Amino acid sequence: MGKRGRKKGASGEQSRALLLSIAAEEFANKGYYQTKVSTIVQRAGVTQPTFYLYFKSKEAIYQELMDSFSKGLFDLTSKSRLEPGIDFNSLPLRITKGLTGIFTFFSENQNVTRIGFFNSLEAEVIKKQLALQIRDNLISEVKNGYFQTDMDMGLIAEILVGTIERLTLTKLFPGIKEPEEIASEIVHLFLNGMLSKRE
Amino acid sequence: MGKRGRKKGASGEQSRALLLSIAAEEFANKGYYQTKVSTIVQRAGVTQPTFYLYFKSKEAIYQELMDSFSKGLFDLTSKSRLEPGIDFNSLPLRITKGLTGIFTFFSENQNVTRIGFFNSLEAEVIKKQLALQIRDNLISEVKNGYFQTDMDMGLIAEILVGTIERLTLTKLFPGIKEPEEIASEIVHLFLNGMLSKRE
Amino acid sequence: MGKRGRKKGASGEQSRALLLSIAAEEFANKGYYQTKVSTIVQRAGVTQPTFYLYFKSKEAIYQELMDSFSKGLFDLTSKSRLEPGIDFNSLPLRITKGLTGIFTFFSENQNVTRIGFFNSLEAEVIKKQLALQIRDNLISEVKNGYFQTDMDMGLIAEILVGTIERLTLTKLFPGIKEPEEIASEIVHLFLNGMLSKRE
Amino acid sequence: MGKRGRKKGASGEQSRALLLSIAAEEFANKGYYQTKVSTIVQRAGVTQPTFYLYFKSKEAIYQELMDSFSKGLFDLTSKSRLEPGIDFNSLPLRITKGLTGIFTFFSENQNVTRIGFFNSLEAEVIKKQLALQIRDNLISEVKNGYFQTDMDMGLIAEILVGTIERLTLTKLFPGIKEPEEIASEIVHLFLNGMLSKRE
DNA sequence: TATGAATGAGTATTCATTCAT
DNA sequence: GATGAATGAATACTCATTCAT
Repeated sequence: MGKRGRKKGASGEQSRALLLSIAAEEFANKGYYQTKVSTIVQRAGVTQPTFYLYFKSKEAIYQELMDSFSKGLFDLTSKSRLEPGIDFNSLPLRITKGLTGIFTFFSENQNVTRIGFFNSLEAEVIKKQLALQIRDNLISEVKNGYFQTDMDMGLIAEILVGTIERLTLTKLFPGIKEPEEIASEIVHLFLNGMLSKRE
Repeated sequence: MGKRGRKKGASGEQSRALLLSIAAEEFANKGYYQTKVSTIVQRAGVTQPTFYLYFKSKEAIYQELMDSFSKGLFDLTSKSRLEPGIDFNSLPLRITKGLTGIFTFFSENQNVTRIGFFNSLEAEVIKKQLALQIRDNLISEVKNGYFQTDMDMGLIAEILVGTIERLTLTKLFPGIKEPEEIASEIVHLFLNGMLSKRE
Repeated sequence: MGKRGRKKGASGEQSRALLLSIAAEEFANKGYYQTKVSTIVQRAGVTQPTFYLYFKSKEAIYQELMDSFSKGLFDLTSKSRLEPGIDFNSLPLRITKGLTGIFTFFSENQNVTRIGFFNSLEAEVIKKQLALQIRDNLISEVKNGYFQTDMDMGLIAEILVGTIERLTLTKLFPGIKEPEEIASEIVHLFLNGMLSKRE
Repeated sequence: MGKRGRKKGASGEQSRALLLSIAAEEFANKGYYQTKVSTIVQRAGVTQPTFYLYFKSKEAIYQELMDSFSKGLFDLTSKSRLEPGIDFNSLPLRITKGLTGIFTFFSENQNVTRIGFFNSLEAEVIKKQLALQIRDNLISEVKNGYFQTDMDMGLIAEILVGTIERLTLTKLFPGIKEPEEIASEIVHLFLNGMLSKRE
């Protein structure tokens, strides 16, 4: 399948993918400015010009990783919209599933999530979008009468984003809790609140 | 003969404070690596050696800003510990006050908060500390019977930190909401949950 | 297509060697602190980054030159140890040869000798080593009965080092005397002394 | 005697002398380029402008120290010229005394000797002068018939300078030998040579 | 597809020196 | 006689990027 005599048997695509994956790791661990092209190529076993064969610049490869995260997240949230007219009791489960999807995606794409959701300046934009999407979902639930009507759904959406952000970093990435676990605890808290129920 | 308007002979403390404040702004807006010593001194109207007269290095001035934030936050949270034995109905108010304190501090120290709570690597450490302190508070409330006992207070503490983080950035800093407002909405949500009350 | 005259793509080894040789000259003439990397690269017709392509730092290239001198001198003195059991009359000639070797080496490596034997702090260490080696040689001659036994051979070794040092600088480097000449005059003086022989 | 209210009771001359002495120490230990004006004044307990009150520049204070050494050595060697017509047997003693004078001077002025005889570029000039003076002495001895006539007295003078240099550094300064001791060993060696006397 | 060799442009830091008081 | 405050001028070193092959 491959051609004879290629160094390390790498097809172009392979080199490209390798660089991309190493870059993701570096960017995720060290951030944009601390990541050096020289380190990436060294780890990939190629030379600097090779890097520029596949990527226009350091910024370009960073963008590519960002976009990949951004697109993945968008695809995910697009299809997780709560469908109306479903009965009240299944609501928690449906929300839990949506959140679980997000956490699973983050968990399976740690490096790229670190870059796109935590380290980059553009992370702000992405979080903003996510918050908007969540807010829209919430509002439609309100219309269906699930939630209290006197709450600022934009605010709650932001709170959810902050929640996702923080728990991803402190519980999910370190492997302390599983996606489903985190999701259901969030849902429980947000739906019922913390107060002990008294007669 | 007065103290005003001198260039030469300006009180050293003044120059130092000026540099510190400009640096805070630069670091807050551009992050550590994009902030240039040359820019700071230019904006302060002094030369580079003057910078090194007051700060050992770029990193040192950054640390000083970080420490100032860190100390401010610590002082604040130290004294806001909920006191036991207070009646149930005042609980929301007391929590609200604690949160308001934090948001007010953040609001009055935007630049330094951006640095110490959002941009720096050490931000993680600070958030971790904050989460711990919140968790301790929550646990003592649990003992007093205020809250449900089946919840993971470490997790809720992290959620609160994420909440604070996110709302600071999206509601407080842009001036969309006031500290008290944000605090009370958070408390309302976390205590009661979102579900519409049905008999 | 040949190797000559290329600017771009010149063999890296060539660039490296050129920098090394120019650096030797600069260090020898101006000392460590007065030697500027910028001057070295300028004279070599390359840019500063090229310098750092081949040498880790200014200090590193200096060390390399030092080591090269140090090693050369060590190799030389290692094999010039006087062999025992040779007859008395050939002693002067053998010593002369040893000294001639040193002077020849110094003469053929002026710059690097200036650095390693005269200008650097490490020069002291190297001279110390040389003195020790000379002392050992002298002591074995004493055992063979060649020399007077009431002399402090450590002291004489140091005197010889001082002698070598001074004559290298004042007679050898300026081209006033040849290695052999200097060596034999030293031997004559040290063996016989200055007093006119009187019956 | 002094005026009231002077800081640390230092008269100008005292400050000057203090700076001079500390500078001597610094220059002697670290060399010209590694010695910082800021360190000197710090150790002297004064500010940088004070330094410039007494010395035109860093180079000027260095020169002053050099000159002091230079003059001291010159005064010494001026009067130590061997007088003619003295009997043959006292020659060794007279030479020994001359050398002892030099070593004593060096020993009593270590810092300034390090500067003027070892570290500075001008050291070469001074050594050259010393060698000339020694050569003149030797030549007049030759005329008196003390020494062998077939020797290059310029060369021997340089050898003596090298000897003085080396023994000062390795035996005198570390306190291993006393001035007289060193001097007499030198004289013994140079007058009689090393060969064991055989019938 | 890949590389050996080189560079443009920047960037923190240092140090001797000097006003104005 | 002395200082608080400031600076002009350098200098080593780094990094993304690009030819020519």
